[in-house]
Amino acid sequence: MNVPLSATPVSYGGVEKLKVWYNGKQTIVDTKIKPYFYSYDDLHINAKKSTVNAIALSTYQKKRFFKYEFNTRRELYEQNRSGITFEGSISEGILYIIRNRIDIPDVFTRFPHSDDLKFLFFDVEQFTKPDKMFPTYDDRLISIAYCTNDRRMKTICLKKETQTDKELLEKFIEEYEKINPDVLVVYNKTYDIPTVINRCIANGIPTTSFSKNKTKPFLSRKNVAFIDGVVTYDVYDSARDDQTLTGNVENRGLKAVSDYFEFKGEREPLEAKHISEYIGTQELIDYNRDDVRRLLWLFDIYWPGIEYTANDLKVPLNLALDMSITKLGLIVMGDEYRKRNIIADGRNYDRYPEIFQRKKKAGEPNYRGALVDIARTGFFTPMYKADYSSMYPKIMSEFNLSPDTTTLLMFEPYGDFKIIEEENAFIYYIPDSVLKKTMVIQVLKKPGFFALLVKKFLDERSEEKALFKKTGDKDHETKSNSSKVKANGGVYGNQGSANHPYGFAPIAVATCGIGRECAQLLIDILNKLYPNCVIEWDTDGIFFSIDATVFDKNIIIKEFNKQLEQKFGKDLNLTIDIDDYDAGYFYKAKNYLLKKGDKIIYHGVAMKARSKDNLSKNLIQELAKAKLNNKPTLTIMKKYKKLDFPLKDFAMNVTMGMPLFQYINKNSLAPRLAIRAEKKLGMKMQPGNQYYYVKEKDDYELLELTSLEKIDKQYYMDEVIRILKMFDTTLIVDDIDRWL
DNA sequence: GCTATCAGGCTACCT
DNA sequence: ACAGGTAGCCTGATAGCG
Repeated sequence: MNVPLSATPVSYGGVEKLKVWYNGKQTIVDTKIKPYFYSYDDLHINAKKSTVNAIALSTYQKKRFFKYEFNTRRELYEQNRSGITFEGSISEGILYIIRNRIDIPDVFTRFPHSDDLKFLFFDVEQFTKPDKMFPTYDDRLISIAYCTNDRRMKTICLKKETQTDKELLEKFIEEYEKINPDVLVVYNKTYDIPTVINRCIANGIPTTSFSKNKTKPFLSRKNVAFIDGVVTYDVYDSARDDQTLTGNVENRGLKAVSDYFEFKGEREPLEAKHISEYIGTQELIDYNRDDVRRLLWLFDIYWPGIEYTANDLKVPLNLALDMSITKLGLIVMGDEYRKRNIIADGRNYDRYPEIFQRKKKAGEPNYRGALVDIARTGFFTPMYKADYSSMYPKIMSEFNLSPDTTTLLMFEPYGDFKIIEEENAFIYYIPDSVLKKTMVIQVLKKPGFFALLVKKFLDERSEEKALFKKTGDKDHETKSNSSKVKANGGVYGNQGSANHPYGFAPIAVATCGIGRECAQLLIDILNKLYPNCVIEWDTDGIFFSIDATVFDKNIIIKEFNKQLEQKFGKDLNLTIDIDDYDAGYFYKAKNYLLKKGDKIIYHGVAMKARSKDNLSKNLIQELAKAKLNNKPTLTIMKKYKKLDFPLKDFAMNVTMGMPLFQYINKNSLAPRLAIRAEKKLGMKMQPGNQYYYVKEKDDYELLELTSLEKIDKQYYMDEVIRILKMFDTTLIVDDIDRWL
């Protein structure tokens, strides 16, 4: 790599420095970048003060700023509460790393981890008490499968009768020290690593061996381990963020995702409930090893992207592993602002109070987004989907939207979309149904730097994509994905963010507004070519159904290109793709089924029903299959008449989304179940916890605390009826009384 | 005291 | 801590009824 393994800010001798790990060594670096913020005002605070002349992002005019520098992040933090300072947040916490990276672009390439990275891939199995759903840190480990770069699989496991995992852990640490890994690779870092550490602590085994400098690993409140000199790659993070899996996998678990990528295992994974029965057997070892093979399989798919990002963005690996849209935006846009001597004088929230500080109800949006609706419901065959490729970033680049070209001139009464061309600018009138006003946005004709940047990323994307198609070389695929993310998330994605210092709201408003016009244009073209053909649309994609014999892709694209130029008064590089499906079943906006070959793709919360009980999910899937294959549904209905299913089929689940204190409504299901699980089952309460529960006659109850007799059958029967109605609105409903 | 309706909170989805 | 948009479930408040 051209970058270090990790870098973290440390206060060292009263000065903020960076602790940098590369090639197995630690070094403390003083980059001379002090934590700082800017202000318009001459503040009388304890800091090094200087004046800076720069372009203010809010007006794009030259302005004099005061710059205040502090010895430590803490000192800055204590002074940075006033709301009249700028860019201070980039010096706080871990973002100080990014402050360094923006101000000194090659700060990290001076410390390249040039040695080969040493990986430790592992997966642990743990005993679960017979009456419990999940193990706790009191339960012994029964098997650890692992390997390093040579991929020779090893396993350490307990004999059935052995009640202590002390020896197992000591052996694992011995192996760990031999490997001396740089990167721990796991699937779900909040389980395996904290479990190993906590089991060591429970056994009185020192945990200092895990780090490269004999310091103890630190477990964060979110149960993530920080180990000096070592970074963690949680492959689950990559799978969770992978858009291409949406609609194609049942869940983001190791098995579902590796199956999707055609992993050929030696065996079907063992079900969790059987793990404890197999202690000390070859079955358990094989199962444990197979999971590590699945882990390696997915690692090979996702790792190149991580390492590429680190090198490409010139950031340490630990930052590439923890990249978010916000941070990506800071880096990608920060580079542009630095080159142009621009200071972000406030967040979007501060610079555009008319958009972000309006009186509105909780949860209401700040401005109007995409066009989403459904025109017709039911079964259609065949099915087509026309969609814009990279619609939002392309609008940004094609319409030249950028902080140096785009100005929110004024608001007018809510009216119609229109464009007025002047000598040096286009004026866009964008009606916004959320703001209930028309926003008048001026865009200069001189090239804007963000528009050029997005164009550069999009061009790279299509070049690399074409090269990948031609050569099959995965490096091109990696680069193509990276460019797409930089255009989509890095630049466009942050423009509408209230809290991002570099976001520029008029770009987001204009992009969405023009996007709505583009979607409507395509809807109108399709409905005009094939009357009443459009079924459902969401943002940039439009489903329509017509007879295959009249479908003509070329006619659609020709008409689209013609009308696009007419509407916007210039030649635009906006393109559409058209996909086809055998059939579709459309229920509500964003909720539908698609059939392609023998595969059914489920879309939307009503169809996926992930949080619902198994009997509902099974019923949905059976009806979906029948509907899309034009098969009768009566026999399916009969199966659900008596609700004669085992207890676990009645269990629903909900995830605790935030810490307890943040719940305004403490009576909502998640906090209620969390409180109960802590009280009755001793489960540690934390966000991300999933609770399985059923409906009893009077209330909801945790699965562990109920029995089949207590189930509220009427509740589940109502659910069955709701699903039956979802799939048919006439026949079944008329029949229901007789059927019941 | 019962039922219907509505708003708000929350989670799970989609682009 | 990228954004907005839709759907569905739940609770508690309120209105209408008798």
